[in-house]
Amino acid sequence: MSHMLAETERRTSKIRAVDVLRQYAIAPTQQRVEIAQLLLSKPQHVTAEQVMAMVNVDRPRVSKATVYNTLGLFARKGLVKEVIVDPTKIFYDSNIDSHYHFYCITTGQLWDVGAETVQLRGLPPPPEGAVVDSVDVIIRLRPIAPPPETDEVV
Amino acid sequence: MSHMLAETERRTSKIRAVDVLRQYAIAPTQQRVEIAQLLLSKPQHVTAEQVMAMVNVDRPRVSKATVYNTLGLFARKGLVKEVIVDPTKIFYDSNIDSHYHFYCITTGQLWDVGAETVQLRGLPPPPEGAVVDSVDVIIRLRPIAPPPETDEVV
DNA sequence: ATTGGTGCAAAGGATTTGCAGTCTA
DNA sequence: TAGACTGCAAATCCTTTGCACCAAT
Repeated sequence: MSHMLAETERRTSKIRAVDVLRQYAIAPTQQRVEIAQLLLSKPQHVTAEQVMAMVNVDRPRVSKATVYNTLGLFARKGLVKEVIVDPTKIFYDSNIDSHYHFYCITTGQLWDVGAETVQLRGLPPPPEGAVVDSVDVIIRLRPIAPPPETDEVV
Repeated sequence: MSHMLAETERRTSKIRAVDVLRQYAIAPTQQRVEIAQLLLSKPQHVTAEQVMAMVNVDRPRVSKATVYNTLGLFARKGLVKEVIVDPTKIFYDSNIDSHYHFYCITTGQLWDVGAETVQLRGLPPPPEGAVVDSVDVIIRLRPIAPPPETDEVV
């Protein structure tokens, strides 16, 4: 983030963000619009901490509590998708098209894997009384030649 | 846990547990054997909290720190698999055969989905410099006719 | 003796919550 | 003005860590 970009380039327009929030039945408050603009600017995976930092770059705009509450709300409403790959934090994915993920267990990086080319078949039907909410596919990656672990050899 | 079961029925034999630990290059201390016996008794998904409760039913045997350290060690060594489906806790899976999971987002229940019948194809190759560590498939379930949320409408 | 393992309590980190002040319809 | 939202700080919850004691080689 070393260079300045015009607001209109760096972020989704305020108008559009308000519009999208309304579509998802979310009251467009100032803070929610700020966060939505960031998220909707492009497909990305961000943590609450990152949103907190991004939205408050130049000056305080949104408090930590509101960032957490807002991301939770967005996820419940379907504006973004939670990605559960790391037990220590939640990623929020602004790409809500059906897709899967590469996740590097060493660096914590996340990449999208488009669902178009992937064939996932033969899944058993859900247990009685339940319906499928979503299907996650996470391909966990490891760098080649991993650094020697604290594990010993037999 | 209202009925008593003989130790030999409820748990994997101590001999076998020691043996398995050795196979995984884990020094078989008393505490690790206790935990391994529980885990290996059957395919199951347990949290650290549950292990803590199970292993200490009749009398204190293993401390909380040791339960956490031991489960982490077992996972690193490959004796059990961590299942990351809930951002608030880790499940440890004593079934290390290739398989996938149903996860009820309402009740937190986990079921195994055998990998035999599932066809997962067309995955793109991993990014340069990385190799696939594992592939998780999580089918998130929701009870039919979910209870009304605390969400507001515009 | 040395090394590793355990237990306790304290620390840590992400997320949630209580509550008073603020905004908006 | 009422109902909703925000911000701050305190509280929670799961997990990790520091460190002294214990165990096994």
